Amino acid sequence: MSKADTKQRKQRAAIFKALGHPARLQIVEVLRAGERCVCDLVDVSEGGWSTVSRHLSVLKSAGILEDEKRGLQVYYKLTLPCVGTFLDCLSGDVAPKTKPARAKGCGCR
Amino acid sequence: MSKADTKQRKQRAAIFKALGHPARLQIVEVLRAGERCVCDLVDVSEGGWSTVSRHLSVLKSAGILEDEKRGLQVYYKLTLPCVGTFLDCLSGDVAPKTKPARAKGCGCR
DNA sequence: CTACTATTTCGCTTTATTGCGAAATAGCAA
DNA sequence: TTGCTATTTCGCAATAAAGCGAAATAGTAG
Repeated sequence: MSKADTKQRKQRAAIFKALGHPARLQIVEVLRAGERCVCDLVDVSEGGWSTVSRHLSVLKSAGILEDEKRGLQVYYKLTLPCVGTFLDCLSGDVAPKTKPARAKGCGCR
Repeated sequence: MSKADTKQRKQRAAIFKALGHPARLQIVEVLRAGERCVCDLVDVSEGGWSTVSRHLSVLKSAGILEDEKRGLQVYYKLTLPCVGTFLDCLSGDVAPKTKPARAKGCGCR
């Protein structure tokens, strides 16, 4: 296991860690539909401005989001298409509430 | 946003959180090749037995791994195929060190 | 039963993460 | 300039996660 592997693993772990919080996951879900300004995300989320802003910076520094300032507002958007795919994949992998799940398959193997 | 959504999001966040640690990510990478007993994983990992065991229990309770006892040993294996797919997908999405990455595409959109 | 091996659980200290309000910053308008 | 809006940063208290050794548990062998 080279040092490069270790570094890459750390970088990837940061991606997962960033997604490992319900509020941030929700933000990502919203952004799948397209970019949003921070104000929109604050409306959707539970916490206040400072909290949402911090979540966004975590997601951004993990490389999951990108921001762009336009006038007074800052817009965020997803940069890792894989994330959306993975979420869809989980919907097939993780049981739909009561059934054995594996039944439908997620087409992602 | 229903309460069910919130619950599902929390569950998924737990999956991400579990993967959000280099040692656990490494364990998952090893298990992609097939099941392994704890002793093998301890060899591969940095920490001691108790640390590895705790990591395994985190991954298991997130639903990422499954364990099975055989004789004196406990074997763990991956239960979420999506995870492997996602890791491959990231290899395409996240820059191969110096290039703009998006160039090759990961075929996972 | 006793001894031994593989693994987990417990208790603890150290180190992150979270969420919040207050203050700082940046762009726009008057 | 002054003031207003959108957003980020700071400092702090509360909570959670990490790593470790010691003790507990479970299965096997003798």
